[in-house]
Amino acid sequence: MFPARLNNPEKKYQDQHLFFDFHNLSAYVDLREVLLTRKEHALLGLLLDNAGEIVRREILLEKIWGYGRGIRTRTLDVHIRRLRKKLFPYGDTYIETIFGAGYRFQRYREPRGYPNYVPELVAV
Amino acid sequence: MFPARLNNPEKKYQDQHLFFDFHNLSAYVDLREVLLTRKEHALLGLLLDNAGEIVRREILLEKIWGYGRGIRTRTLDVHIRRLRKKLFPYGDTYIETIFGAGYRFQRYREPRGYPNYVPELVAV
DNA sequence: TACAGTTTTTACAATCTTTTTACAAACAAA
DNA sequence: TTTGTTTGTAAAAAGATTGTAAAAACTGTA
Repeated sequence: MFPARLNNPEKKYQDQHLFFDFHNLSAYVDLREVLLTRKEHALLGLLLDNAGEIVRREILLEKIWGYGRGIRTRTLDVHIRRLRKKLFPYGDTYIETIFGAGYRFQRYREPRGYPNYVPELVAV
Repeated sequence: MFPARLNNPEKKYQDQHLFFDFHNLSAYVDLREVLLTRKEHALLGLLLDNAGEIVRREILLEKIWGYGRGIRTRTLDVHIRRLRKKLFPYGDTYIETIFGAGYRFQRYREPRGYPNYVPELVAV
């Protein structure tokens, strides 16, 4: 009836290690809170909206920065780098580089040999 | 039956160091009484109503000042500053700045290693 | 009006975010 | 392996937002 984006203040992404709120700058990696800047939040949000799919550089630059083709900048790469850092230690597995195309967010997939691993809750 | 706010003259906030009465301009920080002005009281009350959550600047400016978007003012910042002062020495830990978004009130949490310590649950 | 307290504005400092720069590293094609 | 292209990275520069002191404007009351 409405596009989910416009009518869903509860929109969230969640998997094994990451929690992302599309309407708040705060996210969680495991149980650690991570505050994102606005650009970081927009970028991760767009990748998450297309989780599993390649999002081309041009698309990212256009939708988040309003840049048209032919603009030469490294700002996207720098933001990707900061995001990966904040998603430590999962940054590189979550955000894949597709050389010559763009980036792709991949939902967390359990490494082999650790089937069904779930973090234990332990007092510290 | 009624929204709590409208039918609850007893509504209060309390934690380790702060006592706040939603219907009275006087509050307590530890054993010291603190008199709040009406704007200060409204501002702290709104933050407390959303304790733990980010409240955006626009929301604060709209609900307390009736300002719409695009109004350029520093009055919110000045009020935050006075509140933090009155909440000394907890002002900065209670009232967090979320850069680019707004403010967030955080309930007091006992530092680790102190008496009265209650185990936190942490993933391992 | 004068006063005392409250609130807003002003002007600038401090801090945080974003973009650019300059170069290194990784990749693809031949 | 060489060459040209793309992406990664640290650091600096530029831009935007928030913090702050002080002054001005406002509010209610006597």
